[in-house]
Amino acid sequence: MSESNLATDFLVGQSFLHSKLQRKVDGQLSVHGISFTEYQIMHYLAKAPEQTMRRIELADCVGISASGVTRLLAPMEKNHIVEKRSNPRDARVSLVKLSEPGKVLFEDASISFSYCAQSLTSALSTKQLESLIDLSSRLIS
Amino acid sequence: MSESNLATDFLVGQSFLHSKLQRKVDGQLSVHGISFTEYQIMHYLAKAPEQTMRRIELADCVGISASGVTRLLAPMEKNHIVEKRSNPRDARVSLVKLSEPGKVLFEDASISFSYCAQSLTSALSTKQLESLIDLSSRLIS
DNA sequence: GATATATGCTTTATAAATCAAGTATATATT
DNA sequence: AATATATACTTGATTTATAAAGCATATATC
Repeated sequence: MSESNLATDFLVGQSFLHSKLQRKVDGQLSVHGISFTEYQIMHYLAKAPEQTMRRIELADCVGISASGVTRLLAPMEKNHIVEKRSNPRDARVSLVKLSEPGKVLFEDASISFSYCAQSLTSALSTKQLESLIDLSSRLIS
Repeated sequence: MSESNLATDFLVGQSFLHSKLQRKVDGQLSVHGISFTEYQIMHYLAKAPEQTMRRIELADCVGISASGVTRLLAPMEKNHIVEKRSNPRDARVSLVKLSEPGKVLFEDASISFSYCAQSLTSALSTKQLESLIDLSSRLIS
């Protein structure tokens, strides 16, 4: 018989929680015509200097592969949400910049996202939420 | 300019954490020829009475759709890891049971999984991990 | 300076999950 | 009892991500 195990239960529970959160967030963002993944792209770009990042950096932040970024950004470029820029110092890299219409879309979607996030975390006090964020962040090696 | 927001940061961070954990776990389980999703299926079945559950129940636990369960279980049935059982009281439902070879595979994989889980959570004390689990569990509505 | 290796990105082929529609059975309503 | 609605699952078409291979460019080593 397999004995109970705290770390195992955490991992399984974490995955369960993620799927629930993912579904709710995707549902809320669908009114803006974007997925959670696309929102995250814009989130990281918006915070970056010049609203510009390298594609591989973006892949790492969002947790998708390099080819995933290519696939995901293609329609976003077509819709002028992001722009492709080249790096004069290194011809291999292509930079991604959040465009002006991209910023507008992001600000709009952020209202829905923030509302959704607050509703999902409403069971916790500010202190508890801070504690949860702190504990979670220590798991990233 | 968009202002900082605790709940938003939590959701984005949660997604980042999940992708990191998912990758590490999948890597560890690949030596057993199974994915994290398949491990979760076995995990819930192993805990269930008679090691048997309804497919829709399984879908909800693992966080995939009903059709996802059908697709995922097909090869597992073929490999005799799970068995299909009918419910005499309701001909609509088909029950899934973890087979004897399935249990063996699960016990084997659990060693890797548990090791992986402990390594991923090693930055936290038992108390901190318990606190993290407790806080996370309150987010499930 | 030539060669080997590493990095950044894209493309092809494939896997994994979804949605929408369909089938079968059960339950509620009249 | 007949009809409508709900539930449990499966199947076909599509989406979304990946891994592996390829191409271009950069960096290190001899």
